Amino acid sequence: MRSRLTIGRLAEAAGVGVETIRFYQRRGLLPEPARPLSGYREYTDNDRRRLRFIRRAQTLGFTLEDISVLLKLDGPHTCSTTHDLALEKLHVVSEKIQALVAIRDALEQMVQQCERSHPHGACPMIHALEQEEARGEVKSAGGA
Amino acid sequence: MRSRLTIGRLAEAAGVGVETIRFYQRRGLLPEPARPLSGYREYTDNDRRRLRFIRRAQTLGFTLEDISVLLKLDGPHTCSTTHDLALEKLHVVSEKIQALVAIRDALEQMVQQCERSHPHGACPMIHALEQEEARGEVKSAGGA
DNA sequence: CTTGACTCCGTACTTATGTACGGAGCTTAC
DNA sequence: GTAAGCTCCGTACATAAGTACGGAGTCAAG
Repeated sequence: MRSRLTIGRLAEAAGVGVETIRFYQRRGLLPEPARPLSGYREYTDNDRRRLRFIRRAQTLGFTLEDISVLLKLDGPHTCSTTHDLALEKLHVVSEKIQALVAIRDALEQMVQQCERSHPHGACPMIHALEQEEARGEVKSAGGA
Repeated sequence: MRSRLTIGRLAEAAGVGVETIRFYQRRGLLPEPARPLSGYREYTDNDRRRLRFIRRAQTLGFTLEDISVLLKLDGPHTCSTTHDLALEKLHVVSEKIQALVAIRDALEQMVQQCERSHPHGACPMIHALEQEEARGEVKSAGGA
């Protein structure tokens, strides 16, 4: 059988370093794979999918610890536990979305401010960020 | 003169630790303040504004290094670089939002599925993230 | 079978962002 | 004026997430 899925190939496929995979293994994010012949790790498609999941979740702002929890949600477990964990994550994710939307809006405003010409002095973006609060904390006064 | 703006008061006002301010100083994010009487740092309103800027920029996803750059850009010149940086961050944040919304929806579905009877299978969220790419990378094929 | 590439392992180092420590010297409220 | 509480400093530690090292064993192509 040619081209077993060695650690190097898996790393290559996922765009990470070999050491990273060993690191994830130590952290329990990837299972200890089979080591049939000589002690060389031999991975499966399942490992490949799992690694892809890890990387994608990371780009979404999940920590490795988070991801560890998420991975435990997978599979035919007792659904009540799964349900509770999922619900908890749902809250976390929703909050993250809210925070990011606020950030996005602030950034949009800043970009626009920079795009209108500014009379003379300093960059408006910096000075917008120096203001007391406002901007996203709609606090009753001030329309639209 | 009562109540000079000492490091402790500045820290308190900004909701950070005293050590954090000293740290920012070492990093060059805050200027070395005057030390008139006894070597105690004495801050100004300007420092307060700058510190506020730093903290706000951090919540927008800028690193201290980014912020350092931004601060150097302040003044009557290149707003364009600042603008570009903000725009870049804007893209990153928007993508994160998209991805998180997808996850949130998946989580909601999963929770609902768990609340109805659960057939058997694995977590839909995890499997969504294991997919090759797609989901936000509208690649010509596929409607809606 | 040789040779170069790959893999093994544990440990140590890196970067980013702070926090904590500890023993001095100030300052301020009483 | 005294005691509590701030502030000084440099250094060390913390955490997350890797990255690098180095010497030895293994695999695969010619």
